[in-house]
Amino acid sequence: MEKHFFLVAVNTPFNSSMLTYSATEEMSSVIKKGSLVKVPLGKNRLADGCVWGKTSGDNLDLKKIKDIHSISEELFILKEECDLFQWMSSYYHYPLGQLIFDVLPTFLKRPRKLNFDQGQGVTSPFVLNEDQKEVVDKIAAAGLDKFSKSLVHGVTGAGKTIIYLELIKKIIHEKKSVLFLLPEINLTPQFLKTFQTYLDVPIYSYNSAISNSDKFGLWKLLQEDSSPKLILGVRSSIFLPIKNLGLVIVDEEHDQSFKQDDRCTYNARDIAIKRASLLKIPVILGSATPMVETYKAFVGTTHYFPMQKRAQEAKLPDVELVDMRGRGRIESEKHLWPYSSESIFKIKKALEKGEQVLVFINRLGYASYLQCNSCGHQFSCPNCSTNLKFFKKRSELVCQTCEFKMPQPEMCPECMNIQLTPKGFGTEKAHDTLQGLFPDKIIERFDRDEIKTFTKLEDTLNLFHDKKIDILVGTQMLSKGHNFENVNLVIILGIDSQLNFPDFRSNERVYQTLTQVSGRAGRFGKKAEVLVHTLAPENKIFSYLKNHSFDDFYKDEIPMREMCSSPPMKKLILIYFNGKDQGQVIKESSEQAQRLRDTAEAHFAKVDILGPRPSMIEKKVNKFTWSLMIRSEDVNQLHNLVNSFEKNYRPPHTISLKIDVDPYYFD
DNA sequence: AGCACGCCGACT
DNA sequence: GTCGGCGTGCTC
Repeated sequence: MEKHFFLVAVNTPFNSSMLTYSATEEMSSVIKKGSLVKVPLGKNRLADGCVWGKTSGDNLDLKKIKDIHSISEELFILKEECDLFQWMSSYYHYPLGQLIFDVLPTFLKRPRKLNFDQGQGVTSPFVLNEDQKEVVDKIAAAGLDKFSKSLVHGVTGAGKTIIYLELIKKIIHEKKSVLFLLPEINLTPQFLKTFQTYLDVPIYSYNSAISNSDKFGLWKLLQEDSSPKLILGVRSSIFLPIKNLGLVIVDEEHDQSFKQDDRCTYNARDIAIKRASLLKIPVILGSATPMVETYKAFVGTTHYFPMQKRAQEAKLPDVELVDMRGRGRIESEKHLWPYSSESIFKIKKALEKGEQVLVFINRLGYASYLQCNSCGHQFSCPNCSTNLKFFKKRSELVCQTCEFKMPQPEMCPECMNIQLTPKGFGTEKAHDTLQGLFPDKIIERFDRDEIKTFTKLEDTLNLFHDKKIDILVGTQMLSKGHNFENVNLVIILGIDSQLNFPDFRSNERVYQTLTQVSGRAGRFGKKAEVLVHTLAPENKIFSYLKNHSFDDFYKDEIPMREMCSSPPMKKLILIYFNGKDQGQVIKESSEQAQRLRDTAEAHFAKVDILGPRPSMIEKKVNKFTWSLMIRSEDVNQLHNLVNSFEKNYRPPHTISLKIDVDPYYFD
């Protein structure tokens, strides 16, 4: 009987995951591109695969070709998703088959009934102000039924949500669905509340709190049901097979959570743009602090929408710097550390007025590490090249990179000295100091260490909104998108360590963090203040914040990026070499660097290769990482060089490779 | 990445 | 004698 041959993207890393399988006439008639199948791989093992197309049997060793084992009737990949995955696979240099099965929910026999929130369709009481109206009108006028990409660059509190709401309503009116991406699950409740009140369609949330059964159920439902709905989801929801999708919104587009840092290193914002262009629909990015890359791509176009004023008379907060140099030596202030007499005074005043206060530090724990007073010994992790973080309440030293922890030591193991000094500070210390100064106030922590569940997050936020908490001390978690009505004072501590971070994005990150954190204050009309503690008050970065300059940061930063050949002027790809044997990792990365340089010199003259260099944390869980940076203003040359590298290089078994396209961190 | 095969050391 | 350590090589 005649056989037909198919290319199948198999869930396996070798041979770019593309393998050839055969099928009988009968099975061939039901197989098409996008069919999900099981295929035999090696000795008695079945692997998942996705049929990618027909192929002739020529040039094949027919004895080796096996039959497709079975075809799934549950799910399949739609044409549009096939195109998207194909593009992703080549852009991110990640095997297609693995990509597909990383993204797909696991199959289930009998998914549970799906949960969703039905929109109430309350008439919106909001009246758009001039700025908001202009954005909505211009985006709508450009045509909502074709591809367009827009950036809403609006200061914190400019009312981006109302703009989103209006545009979503227009799309739903056309009987189409909307995908709303937010950077993390924590922001789901507040958007859900708004959308559920004012929209009249079902709203489906998609995030890590959703069970696998619901993910699978939603996937199936979306493939079958084209009625208008809103999907409110995190990064991975960009892959949901939403029928009749009419609009994608990416809120807080600058947020690094949109970048996946393991497996396929995609950025959901870029995938959103690609997907919108394939589907010929609009995509809207929003942020108060766009990524420099995004800003550069949009500024000066007709799809750049700056909003420099807060809505409803609210003013941006006054920013004051507290010069912390030499504070540790002032006897009368020692007990206030890491605060200052200024900040404590302001906190006291705010509390007396019945207002609440936010304290922001981007570090967990009580101290960054413990050090022996006598011999200088630092307690470090036996498995990683890191110091152990000190958690006082738990009386533990903990590694932030691996699982290692140990009880708080009594004495120095080197010299038996019993005086061990905590160095640096985190949220726990900031909380303790404040509690000591204001013993009758309710002060809570808001960080990954304290807020471990979604329920705890909602409880704490509700307590704060009900004024049952006076002060919240927290990390990034505090800065992302929340609205606090009664907060007119924000204290920022420990920002200096981020200023000194050794990569081209450090200024950008600090600018974003400061702006976002400050943006939590005074959103409801009252005069608000932000106090930034720093050892480098002369740093220019603070002036953008003080002057509320809307885009001066970008105007200064872009020439800087140009000078050091960084993105957005040049594109980057990092290649990581990871293995147990440090010498072998160094040797392998050096050899490949040389090979890449030779190839670049011969064929890709516009590409530079930098490195190898050790990772910031060179040893993690007893494995060493070194990396190469590949850089070019010519995207094609950059990718072609990496393609040729992949084609001609199999790393030894003891070394694993990772390719990071458009990296966010240089890890 | 799995998974099998295969070649060496330490055990009932 | 064999159990199991992990180095090596293959998977359509």
